[in-house]
Amino acid sequence: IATTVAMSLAKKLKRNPIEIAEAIARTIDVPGDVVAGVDAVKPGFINFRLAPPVLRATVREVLSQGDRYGACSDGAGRRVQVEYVSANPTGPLVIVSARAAAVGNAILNLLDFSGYGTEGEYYVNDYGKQVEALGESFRFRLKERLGRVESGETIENYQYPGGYLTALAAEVDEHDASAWVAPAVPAADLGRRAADRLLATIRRDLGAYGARFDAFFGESSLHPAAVEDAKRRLVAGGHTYEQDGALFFRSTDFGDDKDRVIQKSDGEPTYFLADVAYHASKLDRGFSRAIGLLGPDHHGHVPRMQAAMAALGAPADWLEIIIVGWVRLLEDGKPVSMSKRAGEFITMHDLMEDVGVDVAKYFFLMRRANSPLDFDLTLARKQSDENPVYYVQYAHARIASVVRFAEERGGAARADADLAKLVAPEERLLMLHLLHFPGVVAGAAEAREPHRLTTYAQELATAFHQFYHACRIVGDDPELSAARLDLARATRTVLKNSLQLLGVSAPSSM
RNA sequence: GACCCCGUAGCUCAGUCGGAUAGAGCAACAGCCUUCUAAGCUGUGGGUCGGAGGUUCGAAUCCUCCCGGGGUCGCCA
Repeated sequence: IATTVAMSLAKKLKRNPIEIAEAIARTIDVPGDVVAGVDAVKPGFINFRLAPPVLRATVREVLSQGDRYGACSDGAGRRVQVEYVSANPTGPLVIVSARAAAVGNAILNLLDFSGYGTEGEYYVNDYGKQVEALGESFRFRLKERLGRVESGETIENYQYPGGYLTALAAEVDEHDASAWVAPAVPAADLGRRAADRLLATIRRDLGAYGARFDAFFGESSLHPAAVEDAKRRLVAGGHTYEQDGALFFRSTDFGDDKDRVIQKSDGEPTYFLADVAYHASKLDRGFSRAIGLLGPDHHGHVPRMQAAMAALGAPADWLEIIIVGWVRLLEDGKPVSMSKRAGEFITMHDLMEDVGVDVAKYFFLMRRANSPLDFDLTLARKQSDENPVYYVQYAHARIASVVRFAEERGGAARADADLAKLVAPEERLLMLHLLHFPGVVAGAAEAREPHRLTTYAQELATAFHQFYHACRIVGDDPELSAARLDLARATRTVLKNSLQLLGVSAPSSM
């Protein structure tokens, strides 16, 4: 632990910073079981060297707290909602949703671990024109299935040409299909049927991916009452005006760069107003914070949404938006075509089958969420040392193996090992990493930056591998073996906790 | 044109509410398995932190301008 006070004071005191540091270091009185020494160093730092008992206590603490080590009660039970993925149910989930799912879920885990009451939610856009468009596309596929396509009509005339609707149509029995293609059946009805099925697939994939959702909130449930109510609240607050027959929300009063239409001149509410109603419901549901993950094409929506929440009386910073950056898939160093033409995009499901859930999540969580990401499929497929996931998982498996080996020799269970035996530099460094874990978790939770955990996990794995290489764990000296085994088990616990927060499995063998 | 994100080693990226010699993985090269998992470890080379100013005792980090890449700007969703 270091402090820079001496350098900050240098100007005020008109003295050389190193002199100040030395003076402080000489005077300062610290408990010897916590701080082994205080040193004034080069430009003017004052360093406090941790005493070995602190590190030993860390190992004990990890072992006694187990899967709760690193948890804290900062959140004090406050309820926080994380809304993520929320992709329209007009097709299967694609790669950027897989990224959002990994990030959102990890944030949920981090907040949970930090003592918040968390809720994961998926906002389902099951209302409006896109549902009708989906219905029309679906109707065409049903006609195809029945051999009743009119001449000159092709899928190119429709908005959703993906092959998944063909597959859906194939699942419908012939009797229903005949009934549904009739022009009298509203496109919206067909769209809802297709959306329901697609949503079921989405939910299944998210489940397999390990992303937690406590609620699926349908936009349709907001119409018309909640949407009307949102409008009333904005009008009552004096935040609206009429122009050209449309109703505008004066979002510029709250920092937006232009005012936004909430009701079109034909009387219909805009998508934005429905979104306001949705967020109002989050406010009404009593969340102390609402965190929302949005795709990079939606970052323009942030100011108007923030403005709306301010107009509705939400506390400042109540709504936090995290922009999840683009994902570009690379194969053999070249970008994979992501065109939406039928069959050409790679789905989240494809990705899970291709590289596995652990690898996919880990790759997404290695980078900070808002930066564009190149996902190297060729690297992700490799089950080798080139793939960073395995580096961390391997450390965990290695410890499990050593512990098994020790148990077979009958010398594993030792709660009273003399940790004072742990004096090697590699042992000390490893214990320091264990000590840092709770701080890393708290920082990652507060900043909503799960990628800090992948960095940490890799550093911890490195510290363990170095320790493993330098120090024989199960050896001739039973006291030393017991101490090192405890250190190894504590490391295993922290690796496991890290991986669990990331939503990645911690294998016992590889 | 306005606004947002990004620019750090050959590649992919950490580090960014100012602090010590800017780190990791991969790639390259050289070593380490009769002993607990070599998916590991050790070492070497590799940097105008996009550029220029400014603030500061101190700048990859803060401010201004510029350059380059991506994105968004609808009474669509």
